[in-house]
Amino acid sequence: MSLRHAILGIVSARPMTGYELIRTFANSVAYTWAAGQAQIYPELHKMEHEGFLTAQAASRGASEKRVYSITAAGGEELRRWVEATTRYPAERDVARLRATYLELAPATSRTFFEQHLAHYTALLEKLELRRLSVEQRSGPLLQARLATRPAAEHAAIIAFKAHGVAGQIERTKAEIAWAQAGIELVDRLAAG
Amino acid sequence: MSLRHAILGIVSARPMTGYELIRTFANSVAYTWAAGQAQIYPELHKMEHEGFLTAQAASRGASEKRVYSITAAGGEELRRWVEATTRYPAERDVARLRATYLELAPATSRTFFEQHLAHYTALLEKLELRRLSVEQRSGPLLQARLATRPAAEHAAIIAFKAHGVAGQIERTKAEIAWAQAGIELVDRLAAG
DNA sequence: GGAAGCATGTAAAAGGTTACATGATTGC
DNA sequence: GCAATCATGTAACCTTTTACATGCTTCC
Repeated sequence: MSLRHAILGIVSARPMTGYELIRTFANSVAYTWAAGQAQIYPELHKMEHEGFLTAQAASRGASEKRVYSITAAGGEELRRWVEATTRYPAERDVARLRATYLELAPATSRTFFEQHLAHYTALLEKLELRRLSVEQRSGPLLQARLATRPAAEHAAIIAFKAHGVAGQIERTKAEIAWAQAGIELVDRLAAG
Repeated sequence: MSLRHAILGIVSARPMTGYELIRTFANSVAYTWAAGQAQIYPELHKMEHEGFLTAQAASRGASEKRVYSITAAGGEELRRWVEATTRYPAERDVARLRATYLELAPATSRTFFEQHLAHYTALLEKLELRRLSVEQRSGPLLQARLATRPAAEHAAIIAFKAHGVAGQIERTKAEIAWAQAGIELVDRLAAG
């Protein structure tokens, strides 16, 4: 149940609407914890109901929008969750499972690794940009977060976020290397 | 929906009972596609109903057990799935999400990385054993699989399975390196 | 006037986890 | 006789995905 903690983490930087939150999930957070709008709106309601968020109605022409802020209880819950022990989820890796049975598909085995390579190459590019934006402290959400915290904490905030992205980058590079080695393997097997 | 393909992959090596399948999921397959018994038994019934598996009742003293075999349609479905394009699932990484907010938990941030290290070190050990067992073609299930396929295919079967495990090992090593760098980071921040 | 983006939701289905529940067999 | 292992299942719940649904606002 980390969706709510991902939400708390974002809203702890600054108050925002559900829509803004959804866009944030589609961008920066997407590489760590993906969530779609069908999950986010109901969760916001639940979290408001449980006292982790408060919503203020803001006018938007004729209609209204709801701006969510984190409450003291919400901040407490986020901290409690960060301090708790990680429960590592069971491994579930479709690509690797398919790769295990690639002898059944000699015609498409090379394509499999080419697509794996393409997928993670594209991801790597986005992650490198993200790393830059964290290290340079550009990115409006990070700036908003820093503005709420004392300057003495800034180094740690940046360091942990950059370290997180760095970990994703290394994992992604491992996938790229695996795909490249896979292509070589397929060619070697084809050569006989 | 890869559970059924994981099942088809295992049963394609040799017929077995649900219980044996569950044990296989708890061991070798666990690192690629985890599944518990509450998922497996109902899925077996569904797959039998849909014609991907057939069950023969075998006696077991007073009671009976059901031995599942893969059908032609099941083999075809497995091949079709291996040939199909991978749909990469959305990223969802609890540990990395927590790491992002570690500035909120200065007291436990070192422990977080220590546990990450311990978790992946233990996993690495199991994966290294698994790699050995694949490369040496020990492991009764792999031997059963090889026995069903012509000798000319054996090299490819072993190569793809070993390559899969090698990929998991590299990913795991990346996590270990990340945890070690995290510990150093925490110590550096604490030293000021 | 129309397109892009802002904004908020729901319903149904699929997939996965946790806990409960039962009984036979094998080996000590 | 008892413990471990073999063997099979169900129920409730939680999480996630896919698809549907609606309407306002801003900019061109």
